[in-house]
Amino acid sequence: MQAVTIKDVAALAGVSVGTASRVLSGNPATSADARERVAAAAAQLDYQPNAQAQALRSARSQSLGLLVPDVRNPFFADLAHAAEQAGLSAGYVTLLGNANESSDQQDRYLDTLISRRVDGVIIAPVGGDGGRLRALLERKVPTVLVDRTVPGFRLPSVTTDSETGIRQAVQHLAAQGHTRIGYISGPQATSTGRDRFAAFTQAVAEAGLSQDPELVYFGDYQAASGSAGVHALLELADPPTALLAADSLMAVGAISILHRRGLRIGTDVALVAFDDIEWFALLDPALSVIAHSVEDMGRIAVELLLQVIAGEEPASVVLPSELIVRASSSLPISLA
Amino acid sequence: MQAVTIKDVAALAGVSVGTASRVLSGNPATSADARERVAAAAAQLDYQPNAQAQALRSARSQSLGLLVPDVRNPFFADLAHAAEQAGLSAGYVTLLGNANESSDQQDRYLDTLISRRVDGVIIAPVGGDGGRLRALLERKVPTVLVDRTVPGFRLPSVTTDSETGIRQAVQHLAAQGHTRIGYISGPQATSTGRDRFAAFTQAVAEAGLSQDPELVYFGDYQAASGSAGVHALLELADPPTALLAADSLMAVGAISILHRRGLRIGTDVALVAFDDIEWFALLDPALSVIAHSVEDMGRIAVELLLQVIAGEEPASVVLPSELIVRASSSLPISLA
DNA sequence: CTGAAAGCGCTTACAG
DNA sequence: CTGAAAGCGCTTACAG
Repeated sequence: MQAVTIKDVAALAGVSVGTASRVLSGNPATSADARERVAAAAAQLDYQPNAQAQALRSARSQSLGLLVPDVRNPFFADLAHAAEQAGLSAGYVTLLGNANESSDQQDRYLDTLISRRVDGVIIAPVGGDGGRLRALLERKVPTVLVDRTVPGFRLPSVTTDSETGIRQAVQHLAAQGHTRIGYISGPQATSTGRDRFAAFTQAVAEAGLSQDPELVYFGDYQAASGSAGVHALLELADPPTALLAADSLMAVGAISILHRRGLRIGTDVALVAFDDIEWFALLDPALSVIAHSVEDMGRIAVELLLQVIAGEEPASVVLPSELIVRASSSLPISLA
Repeated sequence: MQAVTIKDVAALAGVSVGTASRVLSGNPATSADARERVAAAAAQLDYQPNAQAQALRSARSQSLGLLVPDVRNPFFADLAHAAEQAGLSAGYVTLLGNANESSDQQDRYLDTLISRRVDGVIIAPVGGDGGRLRALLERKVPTVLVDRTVPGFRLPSVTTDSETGIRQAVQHLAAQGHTRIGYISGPQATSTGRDRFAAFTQAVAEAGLSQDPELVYFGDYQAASGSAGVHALLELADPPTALLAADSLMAVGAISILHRRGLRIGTDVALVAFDDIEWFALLDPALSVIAHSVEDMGRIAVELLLQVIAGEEPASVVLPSELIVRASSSLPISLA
């Protein structure tokens, strides 16, 4: 409407629209004179190109979609931050979508991203089947999975090798004398839920600890399920002396209920959480964690996506995880 | 290119592109027969309209821009979540921009939002002058300020009445016997930094407590400055016995350094933080906070923005704040 | 109720 | 190096 268009810039500079476009896009086939006058006109009018028109014409939107299960989860907030910064420095704007832990909302966002014609999508998928993920692939939209994978979708991914950290945690707890470790698992509909559960099962077996299936509670990566898990595990006839929570939100729920029950973490019960959140080090006692680098994950996901956009077929990346021992798990059980 | 367009849908349905468009947009001037055939064709082809073409033609992008200082700050992550959900239910997609506490990056994002022709912008501004905010207004882009205002910009806003909560906190601390309260302030370049500082100054005077200017440390709302603030305040010849931090991240920095110095929060020194973060209740001792509703803030900001988009001139909204006393500040100083 | 046509703001071969 | 023109995928008066 009253917005400044390239036509206004061209008119003020006294050149054709085509020439104005060439100057503005840095096309070398321009004269010094044209460059100067167009630049001056654009500056004078404070011209901002219509990104929609550019995208429609050039079939490139210079935007990426990032779909996370929950932005309020600090892990995904950090992931969003890392990916957004990496995208920005490559000239891409990031459209952040929040599935809000709902497959339906994820599917709606996927359709939105298709409609917006984003140049690529990074997704930490919610739900067991891919849902509308398939529509993305049918349209050959460059896509990279992050944190989680989905069976049946052969896509580049950036994930964490949860196994190493979990084995370290189990061995560490065994060394403190714990024989019954309660495990608050992620949902088995997610790859991380399955992988971490399998790693826990195997580590417990290797360490010769109790494989009592009652020691496993299946949560949903939300705080409330961490509370419920602690509740259930402590009600067992033979309750665990140590707890391992498969993500930070469930650990938060666990801590909350342990406090309410008057149990001292690190003394009455040991606790280790997957995900290294800044705040965990501030708790009293400080929380032992299985750390993995969310900054690397976000940055590398963007790198892989840019490679896919460039027509390459990058290999998936698996990042390491590592136990960080703090006071919540460092007391031998005999002293507890 | 190989994407399905409305032309394909029209061809398959055996109608003109115009009729297909009318059916797809719910225009009542269509026959039952046309509606049926176009709907079937669209479903069969899994047609997703090109949002760029729609926006270019209709001058409405059905997208909102949300610019926050830092997504990793839980307050703004929650704000983003609330605004995004509210926008979504009104049919808008939210483009989340992260200024990363930099005016320059904020300005770049503002230009991007202009280029993308978002239908409106919600911004928690970084920096003292508006920067490119003025460009937004010159283009008459509907804009709402959230959390913070900027002098000289008459825009609808949703902010917190920090004064009530801060006065409650100061009175509460005075009632426990504290006479020297250390204040870790937000930057004076932000409206919240100024408002909260002014509220603190006044409350301290009203309560008859020490107005020693050395008791105020000016931070930048980041964790590191909270640490630095505690450090500076405790090095005073006559150090404070209670601390009030003007946001959650500075409180986190404060807690970290208090732990490192071996000081017991709530016993050796009282601590109250502005912003009610879920985690604060889990600390041991639980942290007293000045709470305000970030959900309301995000939701109302979207409501106001939709009103501005509709051509109305909504009044600004000021939300309440309130002290929540927990263990970190509940011990009388005589017992400490 | 429907089709043909113009046009949103750009970019990009095509001549010259 | 430059201009004129076509066209990206839609929507919307305009006739009929």
